[in-house]
Order: sequence, then C-alpha cells, then structure tokens
Amino acid sequence: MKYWSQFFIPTLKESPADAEIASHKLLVRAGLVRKLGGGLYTYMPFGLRALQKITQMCREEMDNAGAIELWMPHVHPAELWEQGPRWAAAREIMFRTDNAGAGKGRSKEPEFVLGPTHEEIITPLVKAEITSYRDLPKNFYQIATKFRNEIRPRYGLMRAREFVMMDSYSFDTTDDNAVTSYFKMKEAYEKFFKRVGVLSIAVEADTGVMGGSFSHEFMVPAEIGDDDIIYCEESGYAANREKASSGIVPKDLVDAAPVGAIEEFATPGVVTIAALEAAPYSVPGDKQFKTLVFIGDGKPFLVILRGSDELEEAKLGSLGFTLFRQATAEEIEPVLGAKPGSLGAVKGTIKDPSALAGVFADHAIRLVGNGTTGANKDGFHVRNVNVTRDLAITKFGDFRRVAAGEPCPKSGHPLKSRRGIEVGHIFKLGTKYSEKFGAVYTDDQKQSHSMVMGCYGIGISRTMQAVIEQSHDADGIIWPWNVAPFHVLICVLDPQLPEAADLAKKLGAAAEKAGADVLIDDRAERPGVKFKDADLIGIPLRITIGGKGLKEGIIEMKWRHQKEVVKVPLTEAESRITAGVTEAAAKA
RNA sequence: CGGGGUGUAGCUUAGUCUGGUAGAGCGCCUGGUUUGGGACCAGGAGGUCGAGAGUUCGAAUCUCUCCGCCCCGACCA
Repeated sequence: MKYWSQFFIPTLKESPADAEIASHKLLVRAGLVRKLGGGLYTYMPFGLRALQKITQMCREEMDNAGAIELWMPHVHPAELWEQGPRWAAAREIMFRTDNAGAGKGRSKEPEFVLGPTHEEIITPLVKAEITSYRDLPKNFYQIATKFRNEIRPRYGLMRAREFVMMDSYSFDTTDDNAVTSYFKMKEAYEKFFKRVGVLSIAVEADTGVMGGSFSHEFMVPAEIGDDDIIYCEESGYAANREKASSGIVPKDLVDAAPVGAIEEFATPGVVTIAALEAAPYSVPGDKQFKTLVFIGDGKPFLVILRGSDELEEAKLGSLGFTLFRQATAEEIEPVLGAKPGSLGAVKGTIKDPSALAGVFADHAIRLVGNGTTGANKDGFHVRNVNVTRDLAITKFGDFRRVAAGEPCPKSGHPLKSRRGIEVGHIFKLGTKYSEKFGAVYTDDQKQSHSMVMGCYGIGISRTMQAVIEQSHDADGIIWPWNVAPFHVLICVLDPQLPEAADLAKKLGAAAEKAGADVLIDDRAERPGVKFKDADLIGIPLRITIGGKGLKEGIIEMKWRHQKEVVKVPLTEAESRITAGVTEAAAKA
C-alpha cells in the first residue's frame, strides 16, 4: 500500500511540446517517464512499476516454455562482431568506442560496441560450453537494456536509443527440432501478450539483417505503427507488407503467345512509366517492363517488374547479397548502354551482360505478354517483348509490393491492410551464426554438426507504450489489470478527517489481502484535481471516500473502463472491493 | 544521412516580419476565502531569450557558425 503524498507521480495538465501521439503524451503526462535526450528516457517510479510487471510476466512465460535466464555483458569487444556474419550491416546502428584503450599503455586500442542484440555473444559462449547432443536443446534468454543508435528515435519509447528487451536464443540438434523450439516460442509469446492485455497478432515477416529462414512478427494494430500488415479475414493469412505475397499471378498461367518480332521505336524524352502510358504511345503500365539496377556486393544486378508494380526492396534480401543498394546513373550506363528511363533486359540489347550478377524477375511479369520496355538506347523503347522468348532471366521471385485489394494467396479474397506496432519478433536462424562461430556438437554416431539456432525478441518498454496506445481515452490511460502500476486507487477527498483516513487504510488492506496493489490518494487537493488525476493515471478500480458520503454511510466504486459510479453502503464496502479485485484478477 | 520545422521561467507559449526596459497561462511559495470533476482573491519567487561570434548607440528580434529537439523518408523490438 502506497500513499500518493509519500510516492512520486508528477502529473501534467498539458502535453509536452515534443510529444505527437497519444501514448507518448500520456506517458509523460501521467508521470511514467521523463526525457533525458532523444530516445533516452528515465522510468519514473510509477512507470517502472508497469515495466516491471511486464518484465515479470515475460520471465514467467519464458520459464514456462523451458528457456533459461542469464545475463550477458552489454559492452562487447568489436572483434566478436567483426567475426560475425553481419558486421558490415550492423555497425551502422551500434554505439561504438574506439578509444577505450587510450592512455592505458596498449599499442593497439581495442574497439568496443554497445550491444544491440546478442547473437555474437551467445554463440561463442555455447560453442565453448556445449559440445554434445546430450546437452541440447537449450534456450537462453535475458531481459536487459539494449542500445541502438537509431537514425531517428521517435514517439517516446516506441523507437528509443536505449530500451528494454527480452532476447532469447535457442540451440537445437536438427532443423526439425529447431522448428519445434520456434513454435514453442511462438506459443509463449502468444500467452505473454494475452496476459499483458494487449491485442497482438503474429504475422509472417521478413528476416532483415538478422538473416535466417523464416520469421514471425507480433504486431499491435495501431494507426501510428511503422509497419503495414497485409491480412485476409477469410483465410487468416497475415504478413508484414515487406514479406506479403498475393495471388495475383495464377498458378496455371500460360504465357501469352508472341504476336510478332521485337520492334524498336523512337520515344524521345520518355523516361517514365507514366509518360509511356500517355498518348501517343498509350502503353498501359501493366504492359510495360520496369528494369531496375542495383549493386549487390559490388556487382550490378537487374530487377524486372511490371511497369504498374512497385518494388518491395526488402524482398531483395532473399537474393543472398550481404549489402545491396540502388545503382547510380553513372554506374548504369556502362553496363546497360543507356541512362535510367530507357533501360530494358531484352537479350542482345544489354551492352555488357557479363558484368551482371544476375537478372531477377518478379513472377508477375509473366502476365505481361507482348510488352514494351527500354531499348538500352536513350530515346528508344522496344515492343512485342515476351518473357520466355526475349528475356534472359536468372531467377524468378517475389519482388513486388502487395497492395490492399489484391487477392489473398490462400483464399483469393481481397487482402486488407492496416498499420501495426512491432512488439515482438521471432526468427528461425538456421546455422548462419553457428557455422560462423563453429558452434558444433557431436551426435550419437560421433558425427559433428552445426547447431541449428533460433532467436527471439520482445520489446518490453515498447510493449508498455503499445498498451497505452491501444488502451486509453480522452481523459487518460486505461490500464489492463495485469500491467497496471496499481490495481486500486483510493481517493480520499477529505484526508484530514480521521474516519476517512482510517477507512481508506482499512479498505486498502482488504484490497491488498485480495491480491491488489493499492494506492491511496491522500493529497490535500480539491476533489476535481484528484478525479482528473485518477482518470489520467488510469488505475483500474477507483474507490472514493468523502465526508459527504460518510455521512450518508456510503463509499463509491468506479471502474476506469466504465462510466457508472456505484454507491456502496459502508457495511458492504470491504466485501464488494474484495469481490471486485478477485473477479478482475481472474478475468485478466 | 536527405527534406521541412523549431528553440523565450519547471510546463504550455506571446513577442521575432518592422531592433528600443522580456510578457501571459499553468505549476511553485505566503496569507485568506473556498471544498464532489483541473476554484477564487491578494502578495511573491523564478529568465545568461539554446551556445558562440558579428552588425548596431542599442539585439530574444538582423547576419554567420555550431548545438539540441520535433516531423517526413530509409532502419528496427
């Protein structure tokens, strides 16, 4: 039982100028956090209570799923990262120090990084400690502060430079077992988010810089989310837009028959899809081929899409390049023979085909048939281009961005889209890290194999804010029971009256006995201030004790998520509160 | 990193264009009146106007440099 006057909840009437979204404003107004700098926040006593409840539930669900908690350093020798498979990509977001050894008599100054995640730490550890199949599987986790030098911190705790994350790493003997471990985690995550009281949906996701074979993200639907979720209510299909595919290309597609030979024609000044769609050319976007040039690990490669489609750049990750980027006009011309706007992939028109690392085509271009594309000659295009006859495709793949309204790949119903906040992510990694670091085990046939890994993360601090984003109204936060910093708020309107103070203490003790965390507002404030603050900080159950009510022989009960104020006779107060607490806890 | 914006008291801000003693609301302190949805009256404290340089008799205001913060894009839990 805490007394407000002894505790510390600095509430604000006005929103801070730098807060844009509801949850960020409320975090600050309700006294949960204070900002130190961009993406850096102090968890105030009141906010820390919510964070710790989330942490504890996460710990319990991980333990229940058989994972084992440990604690790893957050200062890492950069060497380890250099040995790992993603130094080039990851160093961008890491806080680094290269003068940690300065003035200490070392000839070479070691470089250190602050850990953004721990694959590079856990894998060498497991390599050293586990060598036998008898010790597998294992899943290690920690709940700790992570550091990422975000290019743009945003929305309070949503994207911070320093944040609390649960990260977990599984090690298995075989691919099948790794899949089992993966789905055990998926189940643990679902239980966790349910306990937190936040609606989250698992969607298929891109593996990004993490690498690995498949992956799910846990998304909290919210308008302000950074991600697009593509989903289908009929089939249950749901995926991050970066990963989503659609059924726009029929499985039994037969390519259109060529209507004639390729024919070059002059298109002076035409360098966009739209310009070719216009008169006098009038070639619809979906009858054009769009040719994009990228540089992958130093070599150019082509991506071909329908003119009407957009590239989903994340999907190029499946091509296996460590680093890739768009090519510049200067890099393009010597290889293709023309500037952007007149590019194509028709056999024989590419100036230097041997320079290319590959020509990758989206499946949907097979819908084109007798299409038009650049001639690799400035100011010229070619028509009657057909995929199998005229293009030298290295590999087909899914590279286009899916739009809402396209058919679901499973049911064929129109796909929908909505925004979401990513609060958790699970990856089946495979052997990418274990091979690199030599994490092998010996099986019962004395054979040596790389361990099969998975890695899993939950943004604990981000989840706290996602809860607020999903559960608030115009007056303030509406905490779900299990994450509420306190469950019961006893507003004592006349704290100077001994009978009111005594009753608050007695009812608080009863609520505590029933399992609730209790806060008593004993401040010498006017009732209006107390009610406004009560709504703002969002404690689920409010009990009001006032001099007026005491004379009538009643107190009041009000749930934050309901409008009604219920008058309760003093004689029933204790039992009604106990019953309310018990019921709310059972439902949560 | 590219584009846009912004910086004045603990918080929200006016004043900047057109240079001339730095203002308000909230919050805070003192006294009084109030007392069931952010009360009222009287008094008070609190500012190197983000930092530095320059122009000027005089700079919050004009110029330059730097820094912080916010928004849009790429990245992420």
